[in-house]
Amino acid sequence: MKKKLSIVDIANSLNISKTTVSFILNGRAQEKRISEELVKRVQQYVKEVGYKPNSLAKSLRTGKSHIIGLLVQDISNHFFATIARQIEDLAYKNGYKIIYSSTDNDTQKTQELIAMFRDRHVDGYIITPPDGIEEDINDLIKDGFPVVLFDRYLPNVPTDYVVVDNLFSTYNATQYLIDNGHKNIAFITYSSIQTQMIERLEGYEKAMHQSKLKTNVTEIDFYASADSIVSLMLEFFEKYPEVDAILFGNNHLGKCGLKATRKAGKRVPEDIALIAFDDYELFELYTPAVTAISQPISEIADNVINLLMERLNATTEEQKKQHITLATELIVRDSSK
Amino acid sequence: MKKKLSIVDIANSLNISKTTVSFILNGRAQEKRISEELVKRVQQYVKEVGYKPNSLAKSLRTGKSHIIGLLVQDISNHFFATIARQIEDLAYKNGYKIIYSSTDNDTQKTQELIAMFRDRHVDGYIITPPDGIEEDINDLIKDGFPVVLFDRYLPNVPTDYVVVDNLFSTYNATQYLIDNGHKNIAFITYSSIQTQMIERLEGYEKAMHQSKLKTNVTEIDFYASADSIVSLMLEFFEKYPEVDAILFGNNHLGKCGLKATRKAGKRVPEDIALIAFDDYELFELYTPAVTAISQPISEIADNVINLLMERLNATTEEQKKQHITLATELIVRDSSK
DNA sequence: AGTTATTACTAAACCTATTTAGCATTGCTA
DNA sequence: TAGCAATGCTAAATAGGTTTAGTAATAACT
Repeated sequence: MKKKLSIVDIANSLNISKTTVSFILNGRAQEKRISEELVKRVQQYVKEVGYKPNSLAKSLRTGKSHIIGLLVQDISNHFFATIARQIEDLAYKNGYKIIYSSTDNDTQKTQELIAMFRDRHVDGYIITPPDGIEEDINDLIKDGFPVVLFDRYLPNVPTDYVVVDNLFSTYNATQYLIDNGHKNIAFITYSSIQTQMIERLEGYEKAMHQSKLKTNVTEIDFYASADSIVSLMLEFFEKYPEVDAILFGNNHLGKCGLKATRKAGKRVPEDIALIAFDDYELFELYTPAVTAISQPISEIADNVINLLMERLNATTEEQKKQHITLATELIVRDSSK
Repeated sequence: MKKKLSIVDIANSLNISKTTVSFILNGRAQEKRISEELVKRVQQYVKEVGYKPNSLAKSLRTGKSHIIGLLVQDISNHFFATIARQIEDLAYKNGYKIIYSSTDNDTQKTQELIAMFRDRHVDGYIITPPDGIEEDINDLIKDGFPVVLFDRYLPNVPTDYVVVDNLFSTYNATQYLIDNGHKNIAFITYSSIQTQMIERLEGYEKAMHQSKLKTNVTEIDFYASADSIVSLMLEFFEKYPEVDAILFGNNHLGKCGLKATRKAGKRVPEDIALIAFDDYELFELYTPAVTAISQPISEIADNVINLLMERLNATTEEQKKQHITLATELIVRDSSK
């Protein structure tokens, strides 16, 4: 293993000071009045021997790591995995690396992860915040770290965020079901105080109220296993045989809903129409295909990274936080009666 | 923003040397004959003020980062996302963090990523290697870094690796189709020189040859888009109307195969039986459900991280590399005629 | 000619830890 | 009571960069 070159080695080889090398490599040659001839000589030599500054040492001194901490709810969930993937690509294009982790919507785990990220001196944070994390995020903001939230936001914490128009999305989807003659429309969601879930519920309720229809909401514990969710849904079918359409609060519930209808031997959409929040290959390929509310994944990732880059490149710490709300698309796949 | 405490602050507050503090915090108090009384006083104070050593400075000095570099082919692919998730959890339990990235099977991108990981002083590597990366991985090994490959391996590079028994898996799946009366069984795969793809092809061929059946192999370019793969498969159906069963080389091809059969109006499994490599919720929920070769995801992640931890904790640099081959499971879902 | 400005660099401090080498003090032996 | 070991701790070097505060040499100005 050949020893790695340090800036001192470079300086010694060229018989100049390491200060000079540092200035040149950091593009401060003009400002520091280093002669063009020397600049060229150094650049040439550095390239020749393939010297790369030790980024740890650099980070230690400058306090900047060029690393972004990404905390998603669950990287094995298709929605988050795809967004993480895009964020990763875009971050790399901007010269940043990503350290990521899954929060599991677990407050304590998230607190520990934030502590670890701080410890690792990440420059900025992208987070899908779980409940109860307000204080920790507030601390980050107070300490001057750029924080961008997505998928949901924290009403009392002044951050940038990127979300979709959840309320309109479920309102629109519910309205679509109503327009197609459905009357007993249920909404199955997680019992959650997170903004996205609350807004989705409100959209459903708004549409139902407008049409003077009775709402039917089932809230499922977030930590329930897929199997127990399916069981719950089977019980639901028994309890409410009159329900002729279900709107699901997210993709995982939609998936469980499909499993349940299949187990119950119900036909989709003849016996029961289904709409899932968040599109999914499964919904497209299912027979017959399932209508879904599709989130603009690329746009979300784009906006998140752009917001963060703006903050990271900003010289002044501007106060105005940006709140971006993107539209979803209702992808109609069955004719839903 | 309250200034972060450094070890000097701790030392000054207690009127002792930072050396002593360092020894105590690193559990070397006994060895260094620090009195128990002082050890307690320091530990108490550190806890009280919540001092955490700066890990950058620590890494700079020790050369250890407690970070693992994880390079998967594509984090948005379900198989890799799930494994990444598990590896992440297990690494955290062992006190390690993960930096991950997707290679896209792109050699140059992977080279750059490895360079970046080296730069960041990661302690060990977990990689699904693309073609042509042999030399870079060899360099890592030569320089003493632990490297664990999974999903595939590099025949001429002496690393630890964790793979599944690809050859037997496709042999067994093909045999299953033959036993169910299929005669015109096609294998649709990627044109790839990677070990896992080669072995899957061999397993198929072995079974076909044993039964004296004619093979029918289609190799698709890895970088083809999903849409063009579907088109190719539709052409395939036209060209080979006699084919009554298809084995797909991986989950993505299986997915595209489903789309194609649906577009072509073929019934599964009446008109054509399908088996996919790699199970998938989609295959389970599809109507009728699709038979699949299921990989033991948890076991793969477990073995990968255990291998790496062994290497990281090893005092001597043992030469014997470990090669772990895990069994897959054929999950029969249709009766396949 | 003496002062000031400009040019082209550099020595030393700094970031925050770990690690090596060593220094007082006390106790014990010869 | 000189010599040596053991005890309990620390100063200084080190990791590899960036940044501050200069310095020496020449040029320009009065």
